[in-house]
Amino acid sequence: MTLQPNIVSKKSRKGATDFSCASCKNANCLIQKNLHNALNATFVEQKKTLKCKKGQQFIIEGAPVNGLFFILQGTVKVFRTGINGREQIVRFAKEGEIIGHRGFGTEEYYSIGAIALQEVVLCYFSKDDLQETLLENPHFAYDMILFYANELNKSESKVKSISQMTVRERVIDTLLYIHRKFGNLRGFLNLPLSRKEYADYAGTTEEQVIRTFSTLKKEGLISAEGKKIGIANVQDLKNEISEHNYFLDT
Amino acid sequence: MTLQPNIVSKKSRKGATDFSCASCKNANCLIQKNLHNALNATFVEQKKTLKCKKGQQFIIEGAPVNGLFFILQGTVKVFRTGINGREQIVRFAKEGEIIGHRGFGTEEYYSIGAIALQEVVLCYFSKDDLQETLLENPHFAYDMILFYANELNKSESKVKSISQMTVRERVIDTLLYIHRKFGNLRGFLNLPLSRKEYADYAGTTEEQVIRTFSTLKKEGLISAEGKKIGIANVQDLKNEISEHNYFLDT
DNA sequence: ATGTAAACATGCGTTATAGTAGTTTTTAAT
DNA sequence: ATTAAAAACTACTATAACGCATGTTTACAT
Repeated sequence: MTLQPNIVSKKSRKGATDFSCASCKNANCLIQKNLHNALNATFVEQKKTLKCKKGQQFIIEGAPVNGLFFILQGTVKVFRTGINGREQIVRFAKEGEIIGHRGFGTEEYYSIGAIALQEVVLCYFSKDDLQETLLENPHFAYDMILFYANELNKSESKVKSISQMTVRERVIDTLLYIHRKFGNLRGFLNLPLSRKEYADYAGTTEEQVIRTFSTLKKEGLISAEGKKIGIANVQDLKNEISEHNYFLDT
Repeated sequence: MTLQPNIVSKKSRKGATDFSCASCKNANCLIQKNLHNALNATFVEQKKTLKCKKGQQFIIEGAPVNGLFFILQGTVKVFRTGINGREQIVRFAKEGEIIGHRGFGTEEYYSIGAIALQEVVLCYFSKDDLQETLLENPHFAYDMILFYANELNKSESKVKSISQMTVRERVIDTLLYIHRKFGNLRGFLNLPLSRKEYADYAGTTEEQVIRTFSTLKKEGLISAEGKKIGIANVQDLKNEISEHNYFLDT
């Protein structure tokens, strides 16, 4: 069974916040990008908007796939559960991004779980509506292909990272990933994560992340006050892992 | 620079083997599947057919992406090069499968290399032809989306494997993967690989694979005469890693 | 303000994995 | 069939990463 978080509105209601695609600010959203592009008007009106509180899980591993989420606001962690309940965080997602696309089509059940890291607003499209629209809109479908190709590339790059990097390098890689994706706020990474979450993303243990942070602090490469992590000099960190990224854009 | 293996024919030539899509036997090929489906006839006639000898590299990491390959015959290993030239084998591919799709669209350069493991025949489609056809054929595009979603799922599953499994488990997982994909021939896995290649796929070292094989042999779980590896009882091996595959189809 | 749980931190013993070196076997070429 | 090269194997050593125990700090609810 899938959780059903609070449904805010099928369409935007009078007086309530406007969640319609037409007024959406997320320029990187694939729906938004294809709105002008003859995207069926009734399709975007079919969407449901949901709110999740911090910590709420809105996709459960193993539950039947019935649709796909787009993040309107907030951040989300996407993970797979391994042996002994050990989490492998697949990625951290922010506004405009798609969640649940892994199981699209072929898979009957979600292969990932998703939890809101902050208060999150989600746009939900049913599988059937989406399929119909994709078959009517080759441009939209093509955009989806590019999106998937990119995701696949990143995922396979991560296989190599986890396989070949040391723990220290993986932790640094994770710090740079968060910095790249969520940026800074007043000198600190703009996404508060626990050491455990860093570990689950980097494929190591909490203690190991703590140890590495301590070392990096002593070396002056980062500053850390609890969950507030500051990167002193991004280039210094990049240098440590540059040898692993021969063919990456950065 | 991309290697240019021997171009056999733009179209099939009189007297030569017929490599046309119309007579292709690969039912799992996405092109083949969509042939009936209004797939532009000139598109499939544009394809080039190439032959590669065993050991020949036909995609080089970092070379500009100019198109996409489909395997007509033979097997291929797809890999990324890491630090110290250490290889991470992304997958082993056989007839009907797509190679080079990771870099499609977004990426300017191939992020993977590909080497023929046996004599291989490839069908080559240019990026431009493919893009045009995808935009004209939503069904084909939709098939591609499903294909990518599936690949992504497998890749992210592998991130978890490498991150959470022990070396022994990863080696067993690799053996089962080869068995699943290439089957048996006279009691042995129908794809001869070196210990080094097993290691590069499993994310470990050659010695570690050798040690693990030795142990598995003593335990009667596999038989190994050089490159000929036989799995005594598939279920016994599956049992060892079953706990890691809660939400997988098998 | 106070108590309680969660998160963070550190030291230390243990284990899994990797690296080195030297030997044997297999493969493939002449 | 002979030989050279590559691959497979084994034992030993080194080390990175992990798990555990224990203490400290921080966050948050009452």
